[in-house]
Amino acid sequence: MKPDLSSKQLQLLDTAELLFSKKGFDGTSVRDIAEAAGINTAMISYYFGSKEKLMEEIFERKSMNIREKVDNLIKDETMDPLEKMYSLVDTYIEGILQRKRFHRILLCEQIINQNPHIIGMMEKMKTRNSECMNDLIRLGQKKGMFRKNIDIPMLTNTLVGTVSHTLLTMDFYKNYHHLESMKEEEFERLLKKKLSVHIKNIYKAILTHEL
Amino acid sequence: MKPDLSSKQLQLLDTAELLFSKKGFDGTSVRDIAEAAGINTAMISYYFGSKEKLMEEIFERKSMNIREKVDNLIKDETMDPLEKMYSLVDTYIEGILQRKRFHRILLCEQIINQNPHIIGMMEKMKTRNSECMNDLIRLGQKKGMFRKNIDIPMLTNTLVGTVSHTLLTMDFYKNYHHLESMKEEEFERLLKKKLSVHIKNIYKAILTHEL
Amino acid sequence: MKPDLSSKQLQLLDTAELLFSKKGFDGTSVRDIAEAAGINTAMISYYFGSKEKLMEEIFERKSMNIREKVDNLIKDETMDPLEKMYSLVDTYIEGILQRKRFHRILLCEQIINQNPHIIGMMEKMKTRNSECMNDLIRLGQKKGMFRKNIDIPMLTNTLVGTVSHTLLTMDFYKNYHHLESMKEEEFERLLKKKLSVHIKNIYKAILTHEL
Amino acid sequence: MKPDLSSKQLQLLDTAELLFSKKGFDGTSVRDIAEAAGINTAMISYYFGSKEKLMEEIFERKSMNIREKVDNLIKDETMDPLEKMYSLVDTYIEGILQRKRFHRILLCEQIINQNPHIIGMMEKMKTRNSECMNDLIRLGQKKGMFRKNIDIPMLTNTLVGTVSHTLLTMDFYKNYHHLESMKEEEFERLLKKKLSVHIKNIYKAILTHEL
DNA sequence: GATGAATGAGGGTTCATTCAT
DNA sequence: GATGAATGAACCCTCATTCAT
Repeated sequence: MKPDLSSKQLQLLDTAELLFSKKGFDGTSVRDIAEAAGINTAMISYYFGSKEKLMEEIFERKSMNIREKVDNLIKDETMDPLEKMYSLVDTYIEGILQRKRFHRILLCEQIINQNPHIIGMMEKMKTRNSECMNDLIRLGQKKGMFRKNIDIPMLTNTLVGTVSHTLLTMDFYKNYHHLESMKEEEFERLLKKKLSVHIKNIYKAILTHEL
Repeated sequence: MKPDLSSKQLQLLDTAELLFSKKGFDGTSVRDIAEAAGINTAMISYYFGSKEKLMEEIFERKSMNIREKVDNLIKDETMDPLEKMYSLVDTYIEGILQRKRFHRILLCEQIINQNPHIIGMMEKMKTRNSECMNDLIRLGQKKGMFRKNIDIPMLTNTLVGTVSHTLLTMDFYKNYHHLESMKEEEFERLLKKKLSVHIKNIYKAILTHEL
Repeated sequence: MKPDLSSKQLQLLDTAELLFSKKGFDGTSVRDIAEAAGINTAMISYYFGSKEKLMEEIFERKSMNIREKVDNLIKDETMDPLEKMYSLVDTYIEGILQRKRFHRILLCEQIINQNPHIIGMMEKMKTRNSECMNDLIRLGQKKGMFRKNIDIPMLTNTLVGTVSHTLLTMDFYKNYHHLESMKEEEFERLLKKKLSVHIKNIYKAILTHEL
Repeated sequence: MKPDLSSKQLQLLDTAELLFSKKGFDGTSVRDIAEAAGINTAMISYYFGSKEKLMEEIFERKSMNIREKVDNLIKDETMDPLEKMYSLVDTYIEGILQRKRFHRILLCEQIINQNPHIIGMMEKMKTRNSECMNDLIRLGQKKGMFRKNIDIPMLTNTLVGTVSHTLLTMDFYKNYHHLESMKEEEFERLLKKKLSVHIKNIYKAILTHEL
């Protein structure tokens, strides 16, 4: 494991994540980051080696891993497969909305992918998450509760895509429902709830025989 | 209307769109664009005024407008509301996949939005598309075919989000289904078909009373 | 003699003179001039050969030549030497204030002199004017009206320097005497009168034995 | 007060002042300055922020302030008003000739004034110097030694204008008096003496009742 | 370990001029 | 004769990084 980072380094990571999420990697200069963090510009190269490695460190620390969660779900004998899938859906929604800034960066980097190390991490993440989804759906199919012939990646795309696009259009959504005065926190809870119900409805419809 | 652009200008726009979609706006230098297009660096400022205005011109020309399409759908008396919605879904899928490069740029710019002119265009587009979706769903509700209490923006998020995320993970999808040898064109047709069926299923489930 | 210039060329010269006098030669681009004159940018090179030659043409046309005036003064038998000198002083004041824009350019170019052709013209002008001044003063000395041992260049410096510096600080002078409401034309007449009296007083004091 | 500048920064300022005085602000590129100073081009922005701010720094450091000098003159009880004025004249001559390069820049910038900060500094300087001149002349008038009805700005114009124009035509003056072989230093001493006598004569004539 | 100074490369843009028509 | 298109050079400035301390 990596050595623990100092508080200064952590603050630097946080500041960088914020700026990258607002202005993109190329649109953010190390000067911007250093100034916003109140430290010397040279520290970024000094602490992380380079601007690129700083980004990698952010990915290293913020990438979501659902493997353990899914393993526990599979072992769990108190929930039926649909309930397990619902739980995974909530985990995704929760995970993305809690890492809003990082997820915005991730969205950009999936397009502007130049750094091989980061490409690798994203590839690995996709594969891992895909396997998890597979495992959970195969389980439901084995138990006869889920339909056969499910296009699993497409189903994942709807989950991640809906949450991502909601993340991109949050402000619009807020205005649409005239919730401008609602507090940020409360709005986010509302959003989670709405997303949760919405996507679970979709999953139930697609996965079970009731379609 | 704007004066028509020369073929050189059009080629420049195309080259820029390609590079922006691969490396992002900030990651692409005017020298990159000029070299790739085989023209003089100064031509970009000469033709478009600035790198930013070049980007704006791309937005101006590639932004999708579904208003007319939706108006025609509403007037059409041969289709029922669900069929009309299906048609709109296909229009979206078609529209996004036909403008893959622009849509990737759009995704990034929704996050890294610094240019007020482009922010404005995106805002207007969201509003317009939202209105279109509204009109079509209200119609179905009036005819008693669609449920009340539909969170329309959320439904749009699923449509656009699913297509967008499919666009971002196309290669992964190809590998997952072992379609590496399939020709690009054919694969894209397949993707469109899959997306179409998948999203229509979702829309049917969410919109109609059969849920 | 040079061939006469077309009205377009003359307008171009005038526009250029105005801009050069406000922003300097290097601070004025051919685009600036062409736009201000409402003609095509390429015309400047086309008409004059280059931006430098355009400047030379301005010098060619606006440089003040007092030779003829002085010759007539010398021949004149109705004025005494001091009156003649007074007349020359007025000619200078008149000449500079009537060519305000050109004289401002001239002041700059005496410092930032890179163009050999223009340096040559300025040198010739200084020599010629100096000879004129000499001729007139020698005349007064011969007639016993002017003192010997007059530092003629220094006297010229006071004449030209005072008028030039007044030109540079016109606005300040206007404010100082609270003449902000005075019309431009009237103010200029006032300025000429003040300068005339002031410098004639100085010349009388320096030239004649009354000191 | 500003933090003291390093010797490199001072050398840069000096080099810049030299080049600006020979080729003007717009005619001098930051590359020119950096090369002449033997430093990296980026250092100019690094040290001063921009080429414009470098110019402002030169103005900040070289602008002449005669306030203190004049205050001391006013308090002095050993000199009569004319002697005080003579002293001020010498201070001006000395100040300008010692800052030959800066004064040439100043002359240009009074015409080509685009930078608001520098315009402000020049305006302030004019006002301050005008007040000083006022104070000293009022004193002489109060003591009955100077005439009433003196156009003070015009008198200042003669002082500054004569010195400035002498500065612009130094070389011509040298040739006129056949002093080509004279050493630079000695010539300058001569010039100062000539200017001093010349302008004092003028001031005496204009200020006192002997006219 | 930490930092201000300094760097070479490259950023977008504007320049005066020339070319093809 | 006159012009819009096009050019290569140069503009000032910012970049991420390294160096000396």
